[in-house]
Amino acid sequence: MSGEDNLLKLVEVEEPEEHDYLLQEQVGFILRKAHQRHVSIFAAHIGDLTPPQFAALAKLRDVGETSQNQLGTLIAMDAATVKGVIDRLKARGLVELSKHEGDKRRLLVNLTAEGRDAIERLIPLAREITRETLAPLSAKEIATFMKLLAKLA
Amino acid sequence: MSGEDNLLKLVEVEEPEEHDYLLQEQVGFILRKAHQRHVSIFAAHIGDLTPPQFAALAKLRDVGETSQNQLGTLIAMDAATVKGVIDRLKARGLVELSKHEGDKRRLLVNLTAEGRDAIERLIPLAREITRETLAPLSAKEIATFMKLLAKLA
DNA sequence: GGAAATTCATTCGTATGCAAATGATATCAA
DNA sequence: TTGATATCATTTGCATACGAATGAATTTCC
Repeated sequence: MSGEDNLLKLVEVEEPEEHDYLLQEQVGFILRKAHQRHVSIFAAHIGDLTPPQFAALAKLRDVGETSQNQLGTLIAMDAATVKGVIDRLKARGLVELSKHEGDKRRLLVNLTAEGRDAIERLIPLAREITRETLAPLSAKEIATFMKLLAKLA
Repeated sequence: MSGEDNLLKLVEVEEPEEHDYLLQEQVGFILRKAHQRHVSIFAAHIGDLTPPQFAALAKLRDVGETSQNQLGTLIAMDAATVKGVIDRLKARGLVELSKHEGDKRRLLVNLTAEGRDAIERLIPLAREITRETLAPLSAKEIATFMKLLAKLA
């Protein structure tokens, strides 16, 4: 467990990491693929809402009325991005907008009754999506993975 | 430290997972954030090329000339998406296109001399990007994480 | 050999995602 | 108080990402 490893180390140390760069072994590439797979699983269960749209509704359910910018911060979305997401949810009657009294810059967002119904209805599906995404891992692996993934995010 | 906890457990066990759905603990959400962080690190090191563009060049370096579709498969990209990526690389003179003799459907893609120079020059930066993305983890954690992430992708 | 199915590439439409610029409003500080 | 800063939201431009439809060429299979 030690002699051979040390020998290898002595040899390899000569040329560190010259020509080999394998794209398919880089975190970024695999991270992108894992994300793709999740989005695909999401779409298979929840066809008429995207993950960002779902995130917005789910977070509004948690925190209630907030400003558009604040909501963006909570769901890790750029101001420009969150605007588009909220616009589409508004067009579908799932959220409603109002002006903040006292601060005329702020645009308040909240769930409509329909939006609240929708998110409550979708949450069980979201649990299943999480389950299916993590299905290749054992319970213990899931715990480990989530801990490490959280460190990276 | 124990009596109260046990009491709480006995109470909570009645309803398993009713109302609590925490977006910020779901794989999909954290996966998206981890991916965002990586793209940001990438942009900080390689400003004039996106991760998908880099992936296309890196893979062409590995496999040499291939069809556009085949390249898309190798770097996990939709036919429509890969077209846009290749178009932009071509506009910058990093790849060149040619017709496949024998199969008139296929569009062959290859690195130009300039493209080859670029990817060779960028690979050291890419190694640094990988390193920085994984910096929050120890060496042992990295090994574990990569193994589990690969299972999910 | 020829119809049916498959593959390759393109195009269109929609939805993130982010940088940068802009305008309106609020806050801070001299 | 007012001038500098900061915050909130919007807009524009560019780059993925993917479903669906289309057309051209190839392969399959009876």
